[in-house]
Amino acid sequence: MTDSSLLSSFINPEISVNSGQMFLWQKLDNSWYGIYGNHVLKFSILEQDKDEGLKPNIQFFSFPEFKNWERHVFRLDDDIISILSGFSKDSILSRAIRTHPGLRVMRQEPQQCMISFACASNTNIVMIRRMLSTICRKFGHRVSIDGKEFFTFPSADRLNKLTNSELLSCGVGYRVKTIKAVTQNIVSNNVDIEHLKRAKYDTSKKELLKIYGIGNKIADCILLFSLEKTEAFPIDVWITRAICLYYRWLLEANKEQKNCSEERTLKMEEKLLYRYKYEILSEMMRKHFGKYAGYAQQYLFYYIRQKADRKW
DNA sequence: GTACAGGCAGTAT
DNA sequence: ATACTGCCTGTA
Repeated sequence: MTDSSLLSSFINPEISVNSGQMFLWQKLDNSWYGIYGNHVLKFSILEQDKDEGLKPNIQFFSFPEFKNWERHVFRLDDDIISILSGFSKDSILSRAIRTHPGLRVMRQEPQQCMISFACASNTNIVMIRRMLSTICRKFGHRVSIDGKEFFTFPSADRLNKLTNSELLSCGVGYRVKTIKAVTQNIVSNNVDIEHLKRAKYDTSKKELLKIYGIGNKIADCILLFSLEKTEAFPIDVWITRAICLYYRWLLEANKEQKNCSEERTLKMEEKLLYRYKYEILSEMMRKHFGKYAGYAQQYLFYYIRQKADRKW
């Protein structure tokens, strides 16, 4: 299969982008544009008349040139068919996959990813997008494509040199401390991205947790989206809700649970679960879903948000 | 005005 | 170990 036909069969960019994993992508005039560090990426899906009917023709573009970026960013090196069929015994997940075919985990530029999730605590997707696009507009490079204006993501070095009030003007609030901690760690080589990619999940996670403002959830997002840890399973309030609704039996099977047996309201259950140690829940889910648990997490997240009728 | 939104660190028990 | 609290900012 060619990359292009793989893409059209298995990737629905709208779902991936809307799942909140890609903050700086947008659709303009039937093309998708995204910021990957200092690159602007673009792809367009054109319906093309062929002998045997309509066959989608996908075109990719990047500036500055980033050869075969789609293979890297859409993780075409992953065998998506075998990953998804590995989940077939799980009925909830199978339903989530059936309802939202085309959701994929996408690779992000690591520095951008770390800084993006440094902005992600105690806020929502709309706000995160606003913070990040303001940071780009103020401190990134302007690129003009198709008569449209884009701004690249500033380097850690550039961000590290900004004053606190310059960062505050992007609406990041108290997260300025976390952003600075991240850029500081990157600039001083205290955090070595290539090392974090090579190292095992536990090792890399421990490294990330040393950074001020980076806790369990944010570390797992960074590991999953930019450090090649497909087993990372970030747990936020939505995933907690999903575990509570669909995977309580796992907890009971794990025998750790003594509080959840009686009748309780959903809210009370969530609070109980929330108190659960993050590591216990996360490890339980990683064991259940295996090496590609992160894919499962994305489907579950999108599924439950969709059911809750959240708009983006 | 109040509650809440994809968490985290600091402090007190 | 576990519970509680404050935090920037914007929206409903």
